[in-house]
Amino acid sequence: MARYNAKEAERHWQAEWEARALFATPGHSDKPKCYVLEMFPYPSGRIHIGHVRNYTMGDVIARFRRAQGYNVLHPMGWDAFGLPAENAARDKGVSPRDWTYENIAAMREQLKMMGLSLDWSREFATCDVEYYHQQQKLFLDFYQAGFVYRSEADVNWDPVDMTVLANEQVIDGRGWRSGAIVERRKLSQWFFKITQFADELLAGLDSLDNWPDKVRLMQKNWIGKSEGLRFQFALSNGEKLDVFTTRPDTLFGASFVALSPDHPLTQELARKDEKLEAFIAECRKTGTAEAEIEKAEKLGYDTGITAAHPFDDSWHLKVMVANFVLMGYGTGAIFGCPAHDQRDLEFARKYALKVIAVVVPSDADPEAFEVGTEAYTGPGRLANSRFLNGLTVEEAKTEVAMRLEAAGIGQRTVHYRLRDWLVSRQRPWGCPIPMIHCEKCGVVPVPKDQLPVKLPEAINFNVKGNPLDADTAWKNTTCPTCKGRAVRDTDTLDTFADSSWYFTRFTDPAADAPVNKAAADYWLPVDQYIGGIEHAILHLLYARYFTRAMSKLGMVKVAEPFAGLFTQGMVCHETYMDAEGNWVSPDEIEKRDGKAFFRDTGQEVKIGASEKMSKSKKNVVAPEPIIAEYGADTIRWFMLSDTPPERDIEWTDAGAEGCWRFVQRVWRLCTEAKDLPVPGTPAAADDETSKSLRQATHKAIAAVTEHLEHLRFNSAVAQLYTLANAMGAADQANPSARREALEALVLLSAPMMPHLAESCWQSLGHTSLVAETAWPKYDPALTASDIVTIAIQVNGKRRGEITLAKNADSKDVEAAALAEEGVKRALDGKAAKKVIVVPNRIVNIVA
RNA sequence: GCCCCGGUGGUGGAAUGGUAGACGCGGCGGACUCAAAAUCCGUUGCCGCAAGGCGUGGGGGUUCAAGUCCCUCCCGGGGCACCA
Repeated sequence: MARYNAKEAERHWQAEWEARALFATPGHSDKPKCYVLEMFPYPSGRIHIGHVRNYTMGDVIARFRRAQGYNVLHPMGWDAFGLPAENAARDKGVSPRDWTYENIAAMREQLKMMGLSLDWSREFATCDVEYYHQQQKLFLDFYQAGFVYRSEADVNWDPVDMTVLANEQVIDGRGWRSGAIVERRKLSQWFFKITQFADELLAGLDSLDNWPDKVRLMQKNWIGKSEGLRFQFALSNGEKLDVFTTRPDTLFGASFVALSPDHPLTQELARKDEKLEAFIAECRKTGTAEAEIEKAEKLGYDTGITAAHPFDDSWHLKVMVANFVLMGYGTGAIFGCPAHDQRDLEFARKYALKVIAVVVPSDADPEAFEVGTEAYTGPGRLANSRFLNGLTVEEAKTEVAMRLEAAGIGQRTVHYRLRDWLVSRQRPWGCPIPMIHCEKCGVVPVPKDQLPVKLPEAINFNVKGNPLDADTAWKNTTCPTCKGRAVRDTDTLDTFADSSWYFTRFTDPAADAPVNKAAADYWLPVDQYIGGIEHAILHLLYARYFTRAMSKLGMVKVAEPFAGLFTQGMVCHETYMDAEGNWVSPDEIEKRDGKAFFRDTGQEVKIGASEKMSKSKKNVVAPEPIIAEYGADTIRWFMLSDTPPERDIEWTDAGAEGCWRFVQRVWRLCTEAKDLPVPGTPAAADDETSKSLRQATHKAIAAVTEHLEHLRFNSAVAQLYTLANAMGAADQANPSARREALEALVLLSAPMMPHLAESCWQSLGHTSLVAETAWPKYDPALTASDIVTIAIQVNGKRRGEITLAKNADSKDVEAAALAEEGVKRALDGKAAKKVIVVPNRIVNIVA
């Protein structure tokens, strides 16, 4: 029998699917809808193996749901603006547009080779004029609604990418992409007012039941809500000072007030105080890197000013400048309560300030309780706190807040760690911000009928700074209001804006407004979104924000874009290193007896840990040669086998060969099957072998369905192996049972190996396509056998097993258990004190 | 430091509190073959000839019964971080 020719078959079926337009999704249908989406790729030019894993998972869900009778939307597009195109343009002298579209063309072909059931009719790239045209409209809608503002602010400047970054895009003080140490600069920039929805974005997380807890937690921490009290100190220089605290209950434990080095009052004082100026400079030397902060000593500077305690005018607290107080959080000023805050405690010990314990844990003696080197932050009752004494922490917080509010110097407030989203980028390959700057009229939005603001045809990279800024012909324009001379905003939007609403655009990519509401309301939310964990905060938070903002503007009905989220693990590979310590590519080596050697020289190579594939470690395996050798189904099957989808998977050649063997095995089972009845023939009477094969078939249908519902692809795969094994062992079964088993095997494996399934289906005599065939149903009567094996334990240790009819009477089970040889031996004549019978499962005898 | 998530054979990993190790990879033995590839069959947690004993990171606990629940410690991974 001929081996399965994957290459030929895959080409054939892909053409067949396309000819029948099977995956082009109708806008309307009586079927329930299901929107399946994988995070769209950046068009780098080649798909990598991580894409293969991501898109395979999405495709399995899409095909599975389609077979189950859903109207499935499964689109694909390109996140096509961004720096790599600019770098290529600069290095190779090509246009970023041509470079990007060529890459898209190449990657589209590669994706098509994978046999993904995508609706290519909805494809678009974010650099398409049509897409960014709609995005510019959206920006103006946001602007009109007051969701966008311009502000002069300290910004994060990435000196390598030559652009500003949003807070989320600075990781450990470095640019998320370039890794360069970020500098602070003052610039006038556009912001999305994401903090406006901070509370909603936080509360919305609770409704996202089908998101990983981990991602919800990360977003919660990122939003960083803290409830507290903002209140005023009267200072000895006559000024007022606002501070924020989450612990107003500890106000009587205050022993100092501290200002950030960047606080306006500090700056003002420094103008007349050289030593303070020197101190501020000293503070700035401490970097933002994690390690530095950890080692950094608490430093303070006494301003000589004092602050009056809000509950006692005669109580004066020193006002210090302290290096650990951040201007970016709260008001940039705090009151220090050393007994109940670790940082304040370290500071107080260093500058010999008082440490007064005002919260006493319930198990401690209020008279004797003292704080040593560790601040006490737990619950307890107030002490040394006048009118608060005896109250709990919560009661005291309320009491202080109420009194200060009544006195008109305090207010309960909520603070968020989340900052507004800075979206201006000084880059030429992005969506131009549709704004005009006029000397007379100020900032004027481009009228919608003058959109799109198109990027220039040619971008000249031989200039300093932003090429759009240097392109005077592009930049100079007339003011829409006064018709006088004006200039365009030369910044482009952060590319994260492009990916914040593309999933909505897919619901009708040809709409002449950003959103076709009917289409969006039909399809949204995305039922299953799949992508990498690296987007847990940035992309997913921005997309949630956009959806919420669009929802406020009545463009979409939903507030949350992604009902279900799945974050898949990375693809890893072993690393290899030669004797000189250079990384060695897997292509250069061969393995024997668990050791690795250079293919050329035979010299041994050291095998290192399996790590995320990366160019620098040379442990990259490209998908195309694998598809060329084994076909798409094999690599798809590998990606789903063995490892749970959320974990990192290790690529191994041996594993890939194993998958290839299975492809051939399924093919052989289907093509070598003899004397099968024609499709649709009623079942024959079954003998024992046939019956047990039928049971295996129906168990597999039930189990695979259940596993796929829960995205447990690896377990679904295992069930299919089990069914194939049962097939192999049952060639004595009657033809109708064998046909039933084979058809189930083919249909159940079709979402994972769609081409192979079509070939097998055809060879089983069908003229329809699997892609048009309904998901098989199981007969509950056949998923369980009527004979059960029951284990017998004596004192919790397994001593034997008995085989009985299902649902046998407990008395009979007990009797059979006590009569079992191993059990008798273990009891050694002793009487059973107690016998626990768990029906159809286990018997435990307590002796 | 704080917060998550993990730790199961040689290996990737299964396991509603109820027979630990499904299924895959690898190994071993065999069949077919002049031979090899491919394929098929058997076997494979550890110790032991066997009977049996021991086994899910360590220690303790709850339970008739614990990989699973509770406490505690160790190790690995991830996130956050002078956030007041």
